[in-house]
Amino acid sequence: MSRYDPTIIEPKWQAIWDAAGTFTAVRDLSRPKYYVLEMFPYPSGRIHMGHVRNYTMGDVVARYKMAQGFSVLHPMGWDAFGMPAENAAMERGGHPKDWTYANIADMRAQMKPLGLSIDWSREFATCDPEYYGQQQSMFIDMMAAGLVYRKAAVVNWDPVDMTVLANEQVIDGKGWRSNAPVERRELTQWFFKISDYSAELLSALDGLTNWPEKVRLMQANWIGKSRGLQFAFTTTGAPDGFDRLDVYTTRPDTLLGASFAAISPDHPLAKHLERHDPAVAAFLVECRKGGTTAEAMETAEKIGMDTGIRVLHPFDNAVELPVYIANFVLMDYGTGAIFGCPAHDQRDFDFATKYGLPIPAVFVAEGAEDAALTEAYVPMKSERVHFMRGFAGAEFQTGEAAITAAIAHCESIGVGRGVTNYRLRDWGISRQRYWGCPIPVIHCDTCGVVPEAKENLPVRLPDDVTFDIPGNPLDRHPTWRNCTCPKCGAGARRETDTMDTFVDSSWYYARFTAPHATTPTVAEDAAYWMNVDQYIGGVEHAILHLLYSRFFARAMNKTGHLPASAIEPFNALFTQGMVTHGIYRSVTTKSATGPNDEAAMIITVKYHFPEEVEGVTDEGVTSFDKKEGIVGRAFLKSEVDELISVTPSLERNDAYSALRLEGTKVDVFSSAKMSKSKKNVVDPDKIIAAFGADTARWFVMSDSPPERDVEWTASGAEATHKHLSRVWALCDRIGSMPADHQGTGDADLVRASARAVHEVTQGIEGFAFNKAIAKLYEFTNTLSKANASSSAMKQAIRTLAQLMQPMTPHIAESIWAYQGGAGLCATAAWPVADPALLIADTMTLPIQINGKRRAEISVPVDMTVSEIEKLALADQDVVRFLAGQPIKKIIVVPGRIINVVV
RNA sequence: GCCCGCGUGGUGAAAUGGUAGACACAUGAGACUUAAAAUCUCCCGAUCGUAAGGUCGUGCCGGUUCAAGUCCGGCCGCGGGCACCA
Repeated sequence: MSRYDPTIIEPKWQAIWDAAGTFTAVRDLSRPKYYVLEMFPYPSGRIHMGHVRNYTMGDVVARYKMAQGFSVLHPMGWDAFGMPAENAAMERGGHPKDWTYANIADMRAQMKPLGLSIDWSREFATCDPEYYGQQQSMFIDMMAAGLVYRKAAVVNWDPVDMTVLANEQVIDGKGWRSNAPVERRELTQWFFKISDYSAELLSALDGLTNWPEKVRLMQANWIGKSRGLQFAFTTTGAPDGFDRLDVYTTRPDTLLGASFAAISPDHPLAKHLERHDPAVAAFLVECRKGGTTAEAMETAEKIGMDTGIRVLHPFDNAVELPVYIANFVLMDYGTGAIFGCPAHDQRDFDFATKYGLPIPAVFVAEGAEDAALTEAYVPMKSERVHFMRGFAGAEFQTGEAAITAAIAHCESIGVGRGVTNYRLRDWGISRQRYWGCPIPVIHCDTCGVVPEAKENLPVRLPDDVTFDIPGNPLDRHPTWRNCTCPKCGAGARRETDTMDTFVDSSWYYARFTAPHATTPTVAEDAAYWMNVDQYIGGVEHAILHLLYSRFFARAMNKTGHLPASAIEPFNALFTQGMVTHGIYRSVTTKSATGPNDEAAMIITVKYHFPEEVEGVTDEGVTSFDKKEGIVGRAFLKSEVDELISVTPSLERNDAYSALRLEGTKVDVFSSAKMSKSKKNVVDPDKIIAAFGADTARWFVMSDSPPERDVEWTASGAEATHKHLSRVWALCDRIGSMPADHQGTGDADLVRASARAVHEVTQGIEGFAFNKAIAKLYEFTNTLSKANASSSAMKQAIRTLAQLMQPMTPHIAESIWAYQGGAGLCATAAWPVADPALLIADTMTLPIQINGKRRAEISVPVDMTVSEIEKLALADQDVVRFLAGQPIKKIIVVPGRIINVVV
């Protein structure tokens, strides 16, 4: 064997796997299947360390399962629609399609050197017409199943770019590109009826026991189940048809504290009044100002307007409450109308204070009940007041019992009924953009909205579009919109909205089971491969993508595209942490008016590339060598007095004082997610070129638990590479041993191997890759110090190669082949530890006296408790510490510890 | 405001209630070398002690237990998610 050179062995083994079709997934009914999936990437053009970590994790699982005899599906694809492609087209010309496919080619070329066990024959991009055509077909099926509808919805509208903006694209109430104030506009949009599944999506979370608790909780909160009372107020002075006003409340126990009612500006009653009352119309204009973003809502002032309409308190018709239109009442939650109880709700309190409304208290301190009620509350018939009295005090504070009783009471006197509401709203999927899946419907003057005929699918995006003017190119395309109505054959217009890209990613996992089929899925393939056994990705998708996918799987089941067993598509979910890296940051302050004018001080924060940073010591200035520049590390603070930024052109031998004048002081400022703006990105390409894929893979899996962030450090990467070189050298040494070499440590080595097999297996099974790697270090150290026969050493290092294979497949194959392993290491059966070898003959037991460790004894594993006790009490150190004190108690935990209590 | 998670050496971290700090990084000392790099060896929580060994130590305060990083209660700090949701 020569020197460890990943640039030679890595391409070699990748070519061999490729040629052998090692990772091609086959539907093999004689074997159990295992489907590993990592969240597919957006083709931005470059892979980053986060991708490396994500795909390596999946690869470890896939390779491990393959060695265990499973028929493994481990595919890769591209989440390829979306705005960045259109933005690129707008900024530098060109076509989104060309940009996207070029990026895919670049990223695939970057991913292949990682040696992932991916079945590339199943690769697809969501922008392939073969993919989005199937999506359109399912959309039509979903329309037929009543899961799709159109309605008017309020959106962020950018009047300059003439497009709808996502909330994230609205910054300080302005469009992120145009900088124009965003308007709230009501547009007719397409929706998926995800709310039909609110109850089921919530209750089924309980069954997802292999999902992180955190993700299940986040989804549960997002779905937002609440139990309350819905009832109708009787109105007075309201227009015809509005003699009742439905409200929903989760606090029926505070109903006695009602002080006003309020309706949403979008409530039918408000809209009715708007048409007849100019004052109301003016007020509604006021309400509609500002965006729909969270920030805009939070900062918006709570405003209301008295409509003059009154409602009667359901417990006492003598009490009249004013009806306000209030901008904080949402039309799409509950009934779009509320009652306000200022005494027990902060927002209602603020509102009541602002508009001078009474603040009657329902609950008062023990003993002060009568006084408080008569003083603060609008007069009410006493027997009705009485029903809540029983809940005053501690029992009441818990809420649950009081709410249940209040609902029961209200139902018994005919005031409304108990109702369950969900926060989850229907999924608006319309996007006024080009680079997305066209919504396959046609607008016909006679037939209305008609789905496109399936034989005309896919509805392809036209290629001849330009992005030189704002707006949706589909909308202004000269011919694309024109079509014939599939129903009556008359001239008609195509829908120009495209689907939210989250739709594309809501079913790709199912498509991987039959990626080239002419139907969305194929029953036998879906039945065999679904569900995804292990899904791996970032926690940032905890809600939207994972919730949409759960909905979509149900919709696909309803429309016959997935079996009922696949309505929860991901059996197990793992959310991995980010790869972070140190940041070099400088902070300068200067004042425009004078050095001491703090008010006018301007603070400038700048980030620096590692290669722009120099270390200053007494000796002068030190710099990176080339390798350090590549791997992204500069200096530890301890090595130098301070760090300064310099222009790269500055000579490194320049005088210390000169540099000091020109450079800005830089701090190594913690560690953050790699990003261009923080100038702390480490490029996987360069790491692979410098150290090899195995080093990159091993490093991102070691040290930190996979669910936590891991900091990329050059020293860590170098150390990993050194370790792999040591393993290589060890292999070389063992390989060159004489065949008849003998040693005394064979039995110990066999035990150590068994223990390594057991512990590494446990580590991988439990997603504790950092621990598995720690055990591999231990085993390597044991092996390199072992004094054993040549055959035992060879056997042990083959085992080491197998255990390393999921993490570092290339070096593992080389070792395996060199040491006479049969076939490929990747497909060799995973080693099994003989349980008998995991138990040692003797063990060391610590002895505690009153809980403090004072001695230890070595005993045979099968020694009885009474014998151990005797031995322990006879121990010299124990005798010394006891100093003749009487023993109160002695506790022997077999195999663990002895504790003597005096 | 509501919900959740996490606090262990200089650093990343281990530890079914049972020897706290496995494994690794960094630092330090040494070997080899004319020298450097590479490689190898040793030390590496704090403190007292020449040593043997002692004492303290898992954010803080208390509790349960023969035994607490781990379980319970209360604080403090950090991080994440949701938020006009009636």
